[in-house]
Parts: sequence; structure tokens; C-alpha cells
Amino acid sequence: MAAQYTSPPDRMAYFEQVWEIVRQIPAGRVSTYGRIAAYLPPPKGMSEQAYRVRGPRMVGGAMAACPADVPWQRVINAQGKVSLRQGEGGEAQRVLLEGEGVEFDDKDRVDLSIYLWNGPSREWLIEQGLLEKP
DNA sequence: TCCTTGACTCAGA
DNA sequence: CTCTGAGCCAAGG
Repeated sequence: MAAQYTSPPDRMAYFEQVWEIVRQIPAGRVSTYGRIAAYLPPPKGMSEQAYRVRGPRMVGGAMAACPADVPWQRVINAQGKVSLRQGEGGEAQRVLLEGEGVEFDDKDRVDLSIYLWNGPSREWLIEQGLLEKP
């Protein structure tokens, strides 16, 4: 259940979709801004090319504004690192992930070949209207 | 209205 | 492995 928005910009509709996907990531697994963005179509009015570049940052924006029931800590960058500077919640994110069993190496990176979430199921995407039913 | 600033990524050096 | 710059757009000051 999302918050109530008096004037629904497309931006917020997009954020909602991002949150819905992030909620599918199981504990102990992670995904990246880029991959999350790739599961969604570009917001109305944005070109594919622009979305390819802007997508990841938009997902970041969605994380910055996400409701409490979204496991934002499971979204990290493509290098397997937490994308928050010290003092802005970065260490909190790491603690949360470690609490779920995710391990960081000596360079503060998560091994994506082990912990990367394989993505939402095809059925789920169809259910969400993000994929055509064959 | 102009200018800065992003919870990004990828290719090069 | 680390560091840069480019790519693109919207929100806030």
C-alpha cells in the first residue's frame, strides 16, 4: 500500500514500480540499480537511450524516497559495493546485509556471482503487466 | 531562469 | 585495481 499522492507525477508511478520489484528481492540476496532499472520500461516520454543512462540513477532516487517496507539495503551498485558515503547510512546498509548473511570481502565488496538475485519470475512480470503474456 | 547535483554504468588509461 | 569522463534528465536552490 503506497502513500497517497495528491498530484501523481509519472516519476512517482515509476518509483512505485521500482519499490514493488525491490520488495521481491529475498533476504540474503542483492541486486543492482542497473538491473532493477532494466526490469522496467522507461517512464512515459523518456527514450530508450535516455533511460539506459538515467535508469540506474532513477532507481537510486526511488531508494532515497522508499517507504519503510522496502528492503532498500539489498540494492547495491554494479561493482558490488554499497553506494552510500560514510555518515549517510552506508555502514547501516552493510550491517543490515551482513545480518541477512551477505558477506563483504576485504575491499568492502559483495561477490555478485554468489549473492546476485536472479530477478523476478516471468509469471510475476506478466502479473505486473511488465511483460506480454505469450 | 540558470546552475548544481545526484543511493549509476561502462569503456579507457 | 583505481581513476576519469561521458551519457542524460529532473528537482531544488
